[in-house]
Amino acid sequence: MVLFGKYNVLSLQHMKKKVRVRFAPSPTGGLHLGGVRTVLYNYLFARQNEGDFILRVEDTDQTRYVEGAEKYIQDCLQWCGLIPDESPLHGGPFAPYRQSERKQLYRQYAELLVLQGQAYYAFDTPEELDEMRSRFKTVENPSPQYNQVNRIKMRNSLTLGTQEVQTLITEGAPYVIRIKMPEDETLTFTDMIRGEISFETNLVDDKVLLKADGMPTYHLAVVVDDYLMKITHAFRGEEWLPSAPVHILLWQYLGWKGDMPQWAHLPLILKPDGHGKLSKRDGDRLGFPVFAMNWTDPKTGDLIAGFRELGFLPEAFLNLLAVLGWNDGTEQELFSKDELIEKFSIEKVHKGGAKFDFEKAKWFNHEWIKRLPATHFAPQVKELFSNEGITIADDEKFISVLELVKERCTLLTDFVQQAGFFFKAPEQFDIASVKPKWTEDKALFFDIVCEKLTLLENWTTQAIEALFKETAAEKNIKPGELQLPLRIMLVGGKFGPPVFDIATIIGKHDTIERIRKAVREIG
RNA sequence: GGAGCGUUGGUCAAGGGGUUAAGACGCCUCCCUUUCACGGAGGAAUCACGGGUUCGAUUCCCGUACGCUCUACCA
Repeated sequence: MVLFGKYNVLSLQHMKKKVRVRFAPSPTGGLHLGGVRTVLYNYLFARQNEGDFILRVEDTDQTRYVEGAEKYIQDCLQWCGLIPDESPLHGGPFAPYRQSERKQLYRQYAELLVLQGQAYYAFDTPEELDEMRSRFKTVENPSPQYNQVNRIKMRNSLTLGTQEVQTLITEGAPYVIRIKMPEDETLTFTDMIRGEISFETNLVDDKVLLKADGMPTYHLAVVVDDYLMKITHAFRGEEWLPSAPVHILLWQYLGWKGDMPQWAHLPLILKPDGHGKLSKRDGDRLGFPVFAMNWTDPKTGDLIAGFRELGFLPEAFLNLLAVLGWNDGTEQELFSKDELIEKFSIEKVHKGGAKFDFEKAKWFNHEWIKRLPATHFAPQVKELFSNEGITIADDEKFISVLELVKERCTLLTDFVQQAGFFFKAPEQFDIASVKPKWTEDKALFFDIVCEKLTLLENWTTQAIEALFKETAAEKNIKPGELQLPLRIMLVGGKFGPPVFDIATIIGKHDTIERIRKAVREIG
């Protein structure tokens, strides 16, 4: 099995390395909204401070390693524009980044802590731990911890004789190294968002630092790596707050207190219905994506939808994420990446979690489609078109059509319906909307219109409209009753820009052909 | 159960001892438009509860309730 390592993904050229932040997405597959937002806030902070930005993908749990997750995360962040395309994946000043290659490093520090009496060996098997938990379990205390009270009842280097410990180790008995939480101390630290936070050490348990397989837990790895990689700021999700005292203590024990990064614990993104952290399952259940890009779980084959494939613009995606839990104090809601770099401040990030609202997310996308020039997203729309079997021969026409219809498109995928008929005649007509009011007179009207159009030399919106209305007057039919049928003949349904504009763009030949075909079908 | 963190309309939120408590999404009505949108005008809807401090509390303090996270040899 390949170990999923840590990577120094980017070093921006302009950076002066005053500040170094790091982000560690979970490698268990996918990259959810909260993850991207954490990277975004890290990124903005780093850019503001001309700092370095280390992206580390961690996995200390080999059983959860997912093939392809590394590449996927890189792709997502590239799509979002948070890492440059040419960013090096390996190398950098803090190599090695692969966890397996750093294995001895972590052990060395764990052993040091044991030597200093701040950690200890524990030989308890998983079964013994289970047994302890069920033995001490009461109604008041449903989850007994391996802590100051219970550790004296367990098999560890605190309760066993030195000789016995030595024997067990030389015999190869599996063991872990646990931190020894001190008694009656108050651990305090300052969070950039929440201010001062404190914990009583008596209430924190003796977390495992080094696992029986020799790999570190997150607690050890994050402290050792942040120190060695000279991280100055660490932003992570609020779910890490309860384990912060362990990390603070480790920084102290290892003698690195002065180099400890500044912390910011970000609020969680919550489910729109009910409560709780937004999870990947919620996407399916509620009908919206929770990942940046499509993710196929290689183990189960399940596809989890992404914002990109659904038709979101990276600009909109970043924007909506940025303001979900942050606001600059003004009424502004639309921010470009550059504006965010200018205006973002970690202190103004909210303390409380925010429920995700997909309707608002779509609104952001709509706004970005409207404000960006069509050239910006034309390539992706073109791809969408070719998937639908529509090929674009004339790029200039394509761009102007996209420009014409973009205000009607909330998602990039909407362009297929809103603009497809400019390039390909509709295969089906919404006949039901025409038929009830269809008459012989109307059929005749369209025949005459076609004949007149054939002779029309000046193919402009005004000329077509004038011809259409004159003919209607001659036949004594209200133009209003004819416009909807004409629209349906040309586009297939009740949508699209003004109908005479459409006729102008699709041209004389196609206009006449579509009308004739539709008249035949209706009649 | 314990610990930590949180709580302004349905949602995102501004504000912060005296305000008609911004704005946005969504919803509703109207205008524009003989399609759908865009745009414009308007509407309904909010400071979790109880105490204190204060002339005055949505704002400060304390409780309570509720919610969330953690409580793994996962991160």
